[in-house]
Amino acid sequence: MRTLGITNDTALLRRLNTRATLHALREGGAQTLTQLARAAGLSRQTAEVALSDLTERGLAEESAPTEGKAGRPARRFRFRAEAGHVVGLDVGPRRILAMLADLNGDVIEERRLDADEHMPAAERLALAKRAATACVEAAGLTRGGVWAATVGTSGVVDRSARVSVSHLIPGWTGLDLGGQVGRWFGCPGFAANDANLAAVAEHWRGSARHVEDLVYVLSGYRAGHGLLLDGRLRAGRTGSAGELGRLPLTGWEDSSVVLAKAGRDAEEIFQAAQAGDEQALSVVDRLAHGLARGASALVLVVDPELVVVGGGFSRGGELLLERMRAHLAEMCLNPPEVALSTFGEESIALGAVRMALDHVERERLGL
Amino acid sequence: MRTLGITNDTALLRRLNTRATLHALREGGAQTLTQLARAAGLSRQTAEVALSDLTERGLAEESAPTEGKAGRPARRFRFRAEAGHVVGLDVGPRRILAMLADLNGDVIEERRLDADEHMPAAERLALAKRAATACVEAAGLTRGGVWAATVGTSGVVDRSARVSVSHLIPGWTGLDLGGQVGRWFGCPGFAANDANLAAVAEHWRGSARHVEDLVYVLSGYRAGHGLLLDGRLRAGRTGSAGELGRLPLTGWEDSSVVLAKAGRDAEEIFQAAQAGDEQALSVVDRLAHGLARGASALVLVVDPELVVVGGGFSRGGELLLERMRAHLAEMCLNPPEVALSTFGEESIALGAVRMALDHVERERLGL
DNA sequence: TCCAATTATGAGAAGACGCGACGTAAAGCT
DNA sequence: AGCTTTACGTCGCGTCTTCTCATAATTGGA
Repeated sequence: MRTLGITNDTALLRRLNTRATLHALREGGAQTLTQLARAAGLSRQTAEVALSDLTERGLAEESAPTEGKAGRPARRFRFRAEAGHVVGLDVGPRRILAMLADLNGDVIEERRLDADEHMPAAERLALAKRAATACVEAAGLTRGGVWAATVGTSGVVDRSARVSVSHLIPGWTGLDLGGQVGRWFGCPGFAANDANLAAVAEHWRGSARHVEDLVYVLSGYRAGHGLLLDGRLRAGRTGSAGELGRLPLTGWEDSSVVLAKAGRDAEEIFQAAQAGDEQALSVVDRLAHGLARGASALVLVVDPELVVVGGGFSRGGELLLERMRAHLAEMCLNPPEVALSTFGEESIALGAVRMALDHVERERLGL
Repeated sequence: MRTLGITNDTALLRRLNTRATLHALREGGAQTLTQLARAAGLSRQTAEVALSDLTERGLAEESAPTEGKAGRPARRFRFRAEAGHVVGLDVGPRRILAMLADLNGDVIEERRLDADEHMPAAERLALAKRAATACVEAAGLTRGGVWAATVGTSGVVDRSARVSVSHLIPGWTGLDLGGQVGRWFGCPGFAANDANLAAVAEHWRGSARHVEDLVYVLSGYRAGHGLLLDGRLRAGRTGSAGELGRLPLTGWEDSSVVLAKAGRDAEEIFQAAQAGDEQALSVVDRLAHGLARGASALVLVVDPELVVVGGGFSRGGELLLERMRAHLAEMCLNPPEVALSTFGEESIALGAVRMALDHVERERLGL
């Protein structure tokens, strides 16, 4: 059987109940035993046993008791989110963003560094390391304080966290990114494609919170598609799911071509369009058409609930979205909803944090 | 928590162990207590308790004891696959195939009926019912003997088992197929798209057994794509995943057009090609190109491990496959493997059987 | 034919876990 | 100070699994 690991004795029951208690504790903030027990669907005694186990492992602690109510004050417990931390990195062609988050996924440190698109791989890696260690040091963590780290980057990242193809970053192809960051902090290291991580972030806390199947469109200088089905990342066998580069779609005009023809950069275009400039509006429409063309391939294949648009062009806002909706409606029988990214440029690092947390929750918290 | 239902007491443990025992019993055929216990990872006593429970529910029974070995002969137990049955139907434009299978998924009855593509919906349904009931009666089942039924058909089938679009079958659109077959046998009824069910069948017992991510290409008069990721069907929000009808791919030549141009039907073409006919070979190549074009959209989006080719053109055999491999290699960075369908025309009904079994295993066996 | 070896069965004891119940502790309120 | 309210702590019960050991049933060889 799959569901039950190796043993089947009452120890399993205990693990399950501890897990339920931890879950309740994490969701509900500081809580009394009774509240916790009810939330976890257990008796008070059982919850107490589980809590003492969690306390021993450093994952729970007693906090200030309740006050102001009649009756004996209840002890309160809280999840020790500061018991461990994870690092999430976005290493792009032009910029690097490092985040340090606690076990709740709350970002407590953040460092941004500019990079040059022609910068050699070793230098870029050193920069990334600097950003990440700066976060870790600022938080005053000792070695072993980082439990997992994930890097998001542009290009195809395979299952072993190695970059198999990267057109935008020189020297990146063949790099074992996951292994690298893992060594920096002596912890498990992971790597994934940027658009995929952005999709993860939006599903975690962004526009796609209420949805289980979504397509993320990373637009702008970095382009790509992220795919989440059943709430889980679908990177494919080689990690190249959503890489449509070779798909011969008619009328698929690259955004860089559109912008080159217009002779203005995206920022200007969107501003002018907002102001009602007819020509700019037509450029926005063409950009939207290009994004919709690419997205339509994914939409027709997986029929998702939602398309989230992020990346540079998400600055185009509702204007761009409206045009994309119109184009998608023409391209698909059952066009999905279309929404703007909540986190914009931060979504990649945030998705990296989430992926690192996934590992921690699975392996160290036993969730 | 998700994993644990409502209760968390030792009853859960019991259910889990019964499940493990049932699983071991079903996998290994007739077995002794000791073998069963080891396979399930339990003690002999626990396995015995679980078995008595299963026996009460009619799912297990004692069979002839072991013989020929030294020592006290061990009692042997077997899974009572005949305790329940499921119906799988393929209702196509031109033919109807009904299967009756036991709880092992072994097909014990089968009926094939020809249909006319212009036949009205009511008549087609009556025909399907006749085929299915013939199977049930031939097996001597009483009412209540069918635990679940599934229909596969061409067109888009939504989550409520209703046909939302069907171009090939008149009067089909809007039909509540799942509800219909459920009423025939007084059991839960399901419906799904034919290509999707074919994918399920190939993954269950066919060419895709060893694979968890696959794309199925249904070729010929009925065309379509089936998608399985992580071993699970992906039909999408509205059930239209894989319906690429509107995708404007350049150089996507419909097979009917190719055949019309050639002026011969598929069967002739493949035979001539086998014999080395140059012109036929070129037609096969064009057919392969068309199939690869469509498949490439799915392959680029989900990056599967395997593409299975079924339906009418799978008669083209290795010849067609070889051409498809070549074309896919040009279209995709990481072309997946390509294999022929194992079950051919039977795969749809077989997939329907599997889907009905999925329900039975989940709801009635508690697996 | 009888005996040893082999293998499975059946019953009983021990350990672990979760839960209900009951008495007790600690606060607010009158 | 006494009552009410709410939570804590402990005890005992029932259930589940596993370990152990005596017993039963068969085969193969002396």
